[in-house]
Amino acid sequence: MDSAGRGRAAVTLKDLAAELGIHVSTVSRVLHSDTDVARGAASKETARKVRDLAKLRGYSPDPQATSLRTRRTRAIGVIVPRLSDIVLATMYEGVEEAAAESNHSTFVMNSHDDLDEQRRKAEIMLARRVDGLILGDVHAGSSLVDDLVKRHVPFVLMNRRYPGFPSSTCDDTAGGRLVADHLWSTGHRSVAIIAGETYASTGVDRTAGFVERWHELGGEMPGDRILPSRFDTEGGRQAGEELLRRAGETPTAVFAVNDFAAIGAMGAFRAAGLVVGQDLAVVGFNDTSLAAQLPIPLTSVRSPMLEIGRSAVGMLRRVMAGEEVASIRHPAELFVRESSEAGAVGARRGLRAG
Amino acid sequence: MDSAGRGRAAVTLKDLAAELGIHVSTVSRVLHSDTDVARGAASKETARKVRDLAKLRGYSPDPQATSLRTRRTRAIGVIVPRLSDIVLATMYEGVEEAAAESNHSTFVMNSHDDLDEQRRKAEIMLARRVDGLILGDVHAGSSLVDDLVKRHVPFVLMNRRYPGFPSSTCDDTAGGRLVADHLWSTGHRSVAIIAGETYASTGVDRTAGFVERWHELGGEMPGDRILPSRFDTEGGRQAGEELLRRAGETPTAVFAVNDFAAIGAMGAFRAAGLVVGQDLAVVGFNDTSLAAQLPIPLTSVRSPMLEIGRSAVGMLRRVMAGEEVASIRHPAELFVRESSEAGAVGARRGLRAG
DNA sequence: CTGAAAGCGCTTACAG
DNA sequence: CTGAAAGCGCTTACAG
Repeated sequence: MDSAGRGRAAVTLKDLAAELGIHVSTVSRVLHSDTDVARGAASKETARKVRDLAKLRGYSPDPQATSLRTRRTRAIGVIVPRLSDIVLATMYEGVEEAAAESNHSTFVMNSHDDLDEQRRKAEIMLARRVDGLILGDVHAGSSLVDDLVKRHVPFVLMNRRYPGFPSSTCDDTAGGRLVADHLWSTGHRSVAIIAGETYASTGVDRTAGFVERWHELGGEMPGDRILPSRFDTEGGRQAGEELLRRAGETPTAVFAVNDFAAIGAMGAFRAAGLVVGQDLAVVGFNDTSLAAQLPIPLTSVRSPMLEIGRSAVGMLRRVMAGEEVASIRHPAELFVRESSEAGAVGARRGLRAG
Repeated sequence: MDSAGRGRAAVTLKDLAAELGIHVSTVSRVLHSDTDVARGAASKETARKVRDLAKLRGYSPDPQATSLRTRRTRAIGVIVPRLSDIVLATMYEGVEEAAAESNHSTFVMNSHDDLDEQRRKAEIMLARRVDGLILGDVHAGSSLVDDLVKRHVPFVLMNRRYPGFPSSTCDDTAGGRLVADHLWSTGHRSVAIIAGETYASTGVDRTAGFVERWHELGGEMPGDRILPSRFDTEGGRQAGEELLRRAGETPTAVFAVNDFAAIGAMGAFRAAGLVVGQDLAVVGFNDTSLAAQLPIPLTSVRSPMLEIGRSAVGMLRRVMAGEEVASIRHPAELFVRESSEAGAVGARRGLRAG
């Protein structure tokens, strides 16, 4: 802990100037010259004295005063559906890290995936005069992004994409294709998808990627095998139950577009007496820390969540600098585990036995 | 979206004053008088005109300028071990809600439970001139809290307590006692505890509460049955494996001081061929959203995480106002589920059969 | 009831 | 190389 003496009043430029008997503008200039020599700002000796004293007194510039002058706050606003979703929390960790590295602070707020709340939280951020916004919760067809553009607010999208705006996401389409390849090659032909919320590009793209590849492989994917769902465990359980309730052949494999939904579905299947990994394959998405540690380890597609958050910051900095930036889709990787290891043969046998 | 015109420059008091042909101080006074009549600030009519125009132009005061004058930022700093821990993320949701209600903004940072990082993050928050700090990651014996007191920084503790400083926590001791009662009354006599990190009061108190009550009931609790652990699934799995590896009688029940550790332990037990809920009872803590939805639903002690976060803000506001505040321990509640339903008789039978 | 001034802490041309 | 001034947007006694 520095001797920053923050008790009542922090050290100011004026304090330093008075103690050295020089003008505050000189102190300011020195502290802003990056070169050691302080070229143009002050004599070498003055510069040294200023820096030494600043350090000794634990000087740290008042960010409010600086902002008022420079009209920039070095603060970034981040809006996510909910931080209690580990996926978004991890992306935010990446945001925090990268923002700190470029000396930016971050405000985060939860929008609970509600359109009104998204707007409300964005307004709060803008009232705080953040320099830019990272939106992790964009909905398909939302008009918020257009309004932000009209108001010249610098922003980027994270986690979910929206055509026409820069975003940092996982390559969800490719991830969906990986799952299709895996299930097809292990012999499955009858599959279902727990597809997530229809307003989220993550679920939509993962589903589309799967279906696209499945068709290329010659598979069939009837529309009623694609179930929209909430993204949490409860949503996965409901979709899993719905799947079992339906007439007709039970699928031998289920692809849930995120790990939490997959876990909920596993619960539903188990409650119905099915053994996941034997009677039925289940695959999730994101490869959260839980997946590998579950009682029945879950096959999942890893999305580089930290990296997605980090890149979002990098992109936002360029947008704030007035540059055009292209969207990034981070590569996805499949991790096969026990929940889908038996393959369709085992699954069929299991179903007959059950 | 208001007509807040944020494009390049936001509307200022000066703009409003100019348009109305009055002085900015009058505008400021009106906008600060809470009563409709603006008693003392301006005539009724002037007040009305000011307010109407402010609304029309979407005026929102510049927080940096306000802070510079008032020397308060209305910003709160929150430090947590990691937001990807759903427990802390949920507490933070409570913090965000309560802070927004009192018109405060919040910065959050992850310290990864590292002492240096805690200090570093606290310094960043203070350099940002937050009005107060909420620490969700205090370590037993940490000197950081003392340093903050010396520097007159208003702060409160959340999640973990530290004797002598105000904290908003779950009544972890009582929670531990609930688990002891439950396991004892279902016939268990041989139990083990996966106790979490020794620097965290949560794990320590939950363990102490359990042991205290266990002794009251006449139970025995050898020291080697208490295993420190990390708080995540991986830590729970390691502790679970360690437990099985040991010589001597395997316990019929295991209390893990948080849900994630419990899930990891369940994985280890299952890998060893044990069926949780039949061969062995497992109990967790926090009752995160996952617990009830797991393939084998997990018995857990519910801690009111949102409320813990909300109270932390209320306490901090009072500390910032110079009041003395007492710590709050929020009541805990036990939810019994399949993971511990069979009781010791079932557990013993299961063990013999296996 | 309203105006005018001072000042929060900083930055940045502009002189000299 | 260094000083002096202006001003970012606001609040708050102080006059009148």
